[in-house]
Amino acid sequence: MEARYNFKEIEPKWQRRWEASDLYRVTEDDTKPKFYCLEMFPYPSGNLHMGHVRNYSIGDVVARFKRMCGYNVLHPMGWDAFGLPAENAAIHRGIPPAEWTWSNIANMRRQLHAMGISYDWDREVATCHPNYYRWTQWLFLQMYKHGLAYRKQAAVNWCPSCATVLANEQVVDGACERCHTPVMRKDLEQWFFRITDYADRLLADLKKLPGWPDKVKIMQENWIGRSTGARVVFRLEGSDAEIPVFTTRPDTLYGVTYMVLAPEHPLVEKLAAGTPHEKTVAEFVRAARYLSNLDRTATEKEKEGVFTGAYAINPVNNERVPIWIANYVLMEYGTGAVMGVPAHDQRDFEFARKYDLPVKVVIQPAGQELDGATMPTAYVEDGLMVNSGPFNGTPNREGISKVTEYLERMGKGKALVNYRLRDWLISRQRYWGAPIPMIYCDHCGIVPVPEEDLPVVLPEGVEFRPTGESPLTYCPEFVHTTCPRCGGPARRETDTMDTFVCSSWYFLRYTSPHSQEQAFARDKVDYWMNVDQYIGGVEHAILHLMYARFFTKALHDFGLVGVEEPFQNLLTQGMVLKEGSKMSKSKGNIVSPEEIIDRYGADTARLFILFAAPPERDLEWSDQGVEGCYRFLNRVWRLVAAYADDVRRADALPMAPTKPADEELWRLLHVTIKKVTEDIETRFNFNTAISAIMELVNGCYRYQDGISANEQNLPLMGEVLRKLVTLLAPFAPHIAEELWQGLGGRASVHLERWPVYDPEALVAREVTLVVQINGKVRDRVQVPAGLPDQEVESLVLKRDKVASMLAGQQVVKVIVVPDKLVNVVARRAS
RNA sequence: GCGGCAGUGGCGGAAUUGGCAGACGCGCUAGAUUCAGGUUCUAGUCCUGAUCUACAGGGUGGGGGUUCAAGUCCCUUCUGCCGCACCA
Repeated sequence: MEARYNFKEIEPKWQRRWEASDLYRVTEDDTKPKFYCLEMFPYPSGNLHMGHVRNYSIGDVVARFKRMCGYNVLHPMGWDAFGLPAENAAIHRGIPPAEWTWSNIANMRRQLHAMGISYDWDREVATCHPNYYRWTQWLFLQMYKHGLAYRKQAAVNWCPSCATVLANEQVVDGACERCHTPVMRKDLEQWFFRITDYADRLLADLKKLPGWPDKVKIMQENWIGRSTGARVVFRLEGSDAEIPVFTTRPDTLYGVTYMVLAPEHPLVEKLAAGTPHEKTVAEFVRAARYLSNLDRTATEKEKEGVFTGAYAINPVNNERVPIWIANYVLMEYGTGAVMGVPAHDQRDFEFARKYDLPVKVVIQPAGQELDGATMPTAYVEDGLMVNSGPFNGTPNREGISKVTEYLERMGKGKALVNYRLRDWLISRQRYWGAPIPMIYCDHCGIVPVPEEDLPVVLPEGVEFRPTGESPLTYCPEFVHTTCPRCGGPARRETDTMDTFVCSSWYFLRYTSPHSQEQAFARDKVDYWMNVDQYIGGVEHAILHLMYARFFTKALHDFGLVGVEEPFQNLLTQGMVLKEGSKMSKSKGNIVSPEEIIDRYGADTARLFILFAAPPERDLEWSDQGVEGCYRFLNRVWRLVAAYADDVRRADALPMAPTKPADEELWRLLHVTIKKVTEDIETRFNFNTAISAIMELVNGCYRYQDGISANEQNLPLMGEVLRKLVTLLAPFAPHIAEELWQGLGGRASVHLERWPVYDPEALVAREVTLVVQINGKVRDRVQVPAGLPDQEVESLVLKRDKVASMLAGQQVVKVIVVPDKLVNVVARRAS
């Protein structure tokens, strides 16, 4: 073996050999349990960043570990390759999006190779390849066929800066998530996926995911936002028009003293028409329309409203209630109309006090008399119903269902579950995405592209203009087509799909990536799904993970897949920080993975990023920490190099530990195997697994220093070093492979079985007991392991030191924690 | 405001089931090797005090409690980060 650790030579060498021998290629194999290990595929921005390095290093440890444990491991990689940056490159630098994307992919693929990640590259997919997006389009058609894709005109979020429509989910604090420009509203015909049909199942099935972090499940739960209540139909006074409202508190229906509509509510215009209020109402509506959601919904914003002059009739008591419009009511949620119960809702209360609307108490707490005129806040707790006609005296909790039933009998309402979740808007006025496979014919209307005509290929050489419309609009050879139904002239849909559509099914494509006949082969999906371990950033906790779950459920219902959830276990990794904040160009605190690999090697980079923090936590980048890991690998190298020749020759000799030092080393090895195995398998605590390996290395050096060379047990050392290298293999695969060969290994270390610890070897012959007196450590004593409590007690009490400290005191009791600790509880003798 | 997570040496972090707080690594100090530096090796490194070899006291954001024993459990409070936010 070389005396020096030369990563520059060994890393590329082993990458080439692994590749040449198809070491990581997999096929279905019923003789082994399968394991699908998946990391979120990257957007090909051009270069790997440290977040990628972290994500893929974690995934690679899991994949390699499971492989060594005897699993048939699917570990694929691909590219989430559609998206806006490619178009920006085209606009700003004149590079066609496809060319820009493919060259980025080539570079990042090279970087991933240089990291030595154990992917089955044969299964690589790119969402921008026609062989892939053809099936994205096909899946869109399945959605359409099953009524889950539909088109509607709607007020959509419009980012004036990006000149595009955004999904509700992509609006952050009322601003574009990408450029932070306040979002405006604009009406367009758009395609939607009916994800709301799955709201209840997406919510309920979170319970079937014990392997997901609670944090993510709670975020999804809040996002779906289920609330139960009732739809109550008010009538517009002097008209047949009905105004339905949604309420979670039908028990307070008798306490309604006003009603509020959203400014966009379709009735608003009619209500005030021809009344003295017309002008103020129109002005209020216009102001609200110009305000973005950010301003509309800011908490500090005062609730503001105007009276329309119209009245509604309360269905249960026929009371006239004034109809207002106000900025705090949202058209998108519920029915866009709210009943105002100021006595029992704090927000309504504030609004009523501001505009001098009556406050009518209908829930009375026990032993307390509320007065609507003087109460300082709304009463939102439970109580008995009062002023509520036939329901007087009913506990309000019961009242909820009783009032609802009453409304149902009268035909004036019904029980209803409402969700915050909205349908998924997938249309994008963009070029670089999967074209929506639809055709518009003047005779036949909306006609889906026949499946056999897929893919609808993105034309090349299009023009990019800074308008809100898709560049495809200016591409006549794309737009003009014939109607598949009547053969007449027709136009293609020029919008493309949200890239989240492409990434909602890629994990299925990996199971049969080359299929020309289908999106994925059912038998392969049945073999590989679910993903056993999914790993990625927590920033995808809501959107991507929700959409992928929705797709899986929909495809299940179409009979295309057997599973209802895609990801069995989820690990959300923390961010990589430098100087306490996220690495970014603007802060100038970026550390380039490629430079680190060039300087220290991939093994060092991987080891550091796994060692510096547990995966779920944020990780502070430290150049000195990297040095430390590099030093450690050098230390391992020197250790193995020192013994490699002797160990190879000593192979045949017996290795029974004889001397105490032998036993100690043997025991340390098995303690380490246990620790590393459990840390990887049950906790993903790679940092402590690595520190355990470091301790084993320290132990080997102790052994080497402690015993003269001719007394050292070389067969034992050989066994320890082989196991050490095997334990290191998932973390630092190149150096482990090289050292393995140095120790005489013939096949790849990555084909080795994961070491198993011997429980016998863990048992120490002697243990050090900590002796406490009244909870304070006072002494230590060496005793044989497994000594009975009684003997421990008498032995400890006889110790000089203990006896002297107990002088003049009375022993109250002695607590013995076997092989660990003794606590003598003593009191001053009375 | 609601929900979640976290707070431990100079730093990253460890302590998995209530049982020696600070593993492992970084940094720092001293010494050896080399001797130009670096590398490598050895010893030390939570704080305070001392008769500075294993002696005492204190210590996990603050306060209180349970327990023989608390970083860990309970109550309370402060700070930071993340998510959601007028949801009827």
